[in-house]
Amino acid sequence: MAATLKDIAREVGVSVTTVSRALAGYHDVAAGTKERIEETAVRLGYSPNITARRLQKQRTDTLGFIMPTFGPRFSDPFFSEFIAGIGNKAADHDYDLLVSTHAPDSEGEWQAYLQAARRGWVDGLIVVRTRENDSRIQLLCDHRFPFVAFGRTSNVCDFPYVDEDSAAGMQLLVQHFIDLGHERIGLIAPPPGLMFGRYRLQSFYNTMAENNLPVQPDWIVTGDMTQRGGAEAVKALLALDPRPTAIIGGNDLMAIGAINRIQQHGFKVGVDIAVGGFDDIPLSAYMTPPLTTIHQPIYEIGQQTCAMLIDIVNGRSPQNPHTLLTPTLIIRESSGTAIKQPFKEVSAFKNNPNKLTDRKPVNFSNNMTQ
Amino acid sequence: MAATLKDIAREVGVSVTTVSRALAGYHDVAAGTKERIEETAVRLGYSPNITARRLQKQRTDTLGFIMPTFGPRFSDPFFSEFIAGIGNKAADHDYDLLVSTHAPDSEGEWQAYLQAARRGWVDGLIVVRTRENDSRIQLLCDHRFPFVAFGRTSNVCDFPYVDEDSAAGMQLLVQHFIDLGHERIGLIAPPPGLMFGRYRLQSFYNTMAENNLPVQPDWIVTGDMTQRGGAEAVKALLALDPRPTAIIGGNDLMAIGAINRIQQHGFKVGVDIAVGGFDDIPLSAYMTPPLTTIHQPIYEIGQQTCAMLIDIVNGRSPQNPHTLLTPTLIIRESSGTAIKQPFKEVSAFKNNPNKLTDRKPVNFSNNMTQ
DNA sequence: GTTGACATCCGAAACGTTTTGGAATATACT
DNA sequence: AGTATATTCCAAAACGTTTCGGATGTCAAC
Repeated sequence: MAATLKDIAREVGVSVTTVSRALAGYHDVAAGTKERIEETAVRLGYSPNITARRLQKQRTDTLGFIMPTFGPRFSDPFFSEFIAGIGNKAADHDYDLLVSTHAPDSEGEWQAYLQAARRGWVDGLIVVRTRENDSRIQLLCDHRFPFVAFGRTSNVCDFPYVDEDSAAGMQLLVQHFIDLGHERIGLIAPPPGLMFGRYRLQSFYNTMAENNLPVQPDWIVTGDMTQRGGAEAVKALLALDPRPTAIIGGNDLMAIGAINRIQQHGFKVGVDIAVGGFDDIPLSAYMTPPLTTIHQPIYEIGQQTCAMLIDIVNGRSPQNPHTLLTPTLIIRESSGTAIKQPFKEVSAFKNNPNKLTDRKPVNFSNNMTQ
Repeated sequence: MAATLKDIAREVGVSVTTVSRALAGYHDVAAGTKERIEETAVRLGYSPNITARRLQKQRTDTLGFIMPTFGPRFSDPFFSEFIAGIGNKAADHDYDLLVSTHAPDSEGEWQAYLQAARRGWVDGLIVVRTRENDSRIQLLCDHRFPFVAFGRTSNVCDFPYVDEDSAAGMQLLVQHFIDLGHERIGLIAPPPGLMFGRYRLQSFYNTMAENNLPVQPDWIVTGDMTQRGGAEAVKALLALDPRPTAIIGGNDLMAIGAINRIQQHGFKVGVDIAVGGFDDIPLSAYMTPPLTTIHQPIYEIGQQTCAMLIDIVNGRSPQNPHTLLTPTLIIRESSGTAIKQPFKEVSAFKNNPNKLTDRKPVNFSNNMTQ
């Protein structure tokens, strides 16, 4: 149906080679012939067969993204923004984006990575929501398959990644609450196994310790990253006596769920109980009260991840294969104002972002690495 | 690097043809040879080169989805859920999903559709957010390229689609408010040009008219489908005198933005002003107050759209190429309770869902069709 | 001993492109 | 006239798969 090089060649009266080279812009074809070829090409509505080209060039010009979808009713604003980021960057460089959806840690997901690692499906892969001792990353490392991760992991192999400094973010948030006078701070932690959850949890402990504040085990509950999970998890926190005066959601979705439940219990968020989130999804600014949170530039992270991957599949080594982005604290009303004591002057440390960028990675104790 | 049929053939001592046929399960290869071939295949870690297979079979086994992304900070929960729906269904049928991101109505978007229509890139396309007189759909129709749309359009050509009966949804919502005693109802309409926005707007007018309620032009404002847009747009509504007693957001995101702004003005949503949304995104249940809205089963719509497309690219004609889904009203607290007059008994009409399913398409006046 | 049926295998073409390594012709320089 | 140099073109191979149309051999039936 569609016109091929052969069609043009027959029409113009030259060889397929010449047509190919004319269209590719080589300089060994006469101006006149080139013109006739080009004219015929548009007249016949020629467009190259990408599959044939791929077979010949032995590369797909396609990047893969295996999306971890949790359950059928899956709706996480993170993903639409992230896909927009990688998709646009990929398009800039004439790459296609192949998206595959699988439940995390499922058989199907594993098969998808296996297939990808055997080559020929995509040129490179983007991995998100890294897990502790991530078998996907191990597989790709073992096969030396090109990929870039959004997030680090505890695996030993060295690989390129873009990540947000979750520990620094959590420190900003916890310190913010402490500076406001809070001493009993609850945390709705991301599920164990998720790497960024580990950083956030550990940094929560660290920051409390740095401020000489004890942490009751009861103050830490786990949620499943959805607003529903946040609403469920916060119940245990509200039942405590004494109750935490501030609650941090492991992500914005859980914080929003928590706010909902807290308000249902008749408390005023930002007055009776302070709440903070993590991610700064666009909706967080439109909650009542607006949510204090840690900003993550998801779109840019998607772009950087994709750009790095494109470098790698083209054999260029990326300028910064271990990119760590410094998060910023967005203070809104949900964290309220100072309690029990006058509002303290923010410390010099908090006002110096470099201090935060340069901070060494949190050193996990061995029993946590298991 | 990766093993090919030729490698196996050389190893086993048979022809490429035999290897191919053995692996494909043909019955004209001896049991013994087949066994040796299979053993060698796994030993060499053979996996077929998809590109070569595609070239030979002249089909890509890939479906395309060109995602209309609005601006860099793009985050719409609709898309992650929709992609999960089509992605999972596609995977069930061994199809890949190629995702491309482009700003709606941009040059890049048009190029992407052009490229797709010329064949060879993907076997079929999924089109969302249909527009009035949609040039994308016209293009695909003209080229007889296989596609399924989520949403209808005003184009003359006949094409397969899945859509939600937005008009029925809006009627449910408006009637709900009217039954509660509201007479001045404001609407934050989706931007003109979006097809579902047109249905919703028209149905708003129709339902008001059916109830003999006048509509002031001031009561209709337009928003850009984001929470930000909703917050902006509602300002004009709040400045009105007399103010509308109920406000409907053209989608949940705008309704949430509106709620935020309304509360900032010191009004109590669900008491001073009733608010309704459209879509029932997961977050809507966790607003304060929870949002009354029209449920759209996005995930299922994605699945149905994809299933229909797979039928089509395989030459099967889908059982119901014009699927219209009946929406349901989810009543939550944001719409409040009856005002000014006792809560009326719900009419027989409202209680009979079939009545709604069977309702004829709204008849647009000609001057609107332009 | 011919015939036909069956089981098992394979050569070659095809899908549409790119690229290698010249070939043919014309032009310029000694 | 002979040699070098450009210019313009192309045949053929290659990428890895599937499939068409036999080819070969074996065995039973006539």
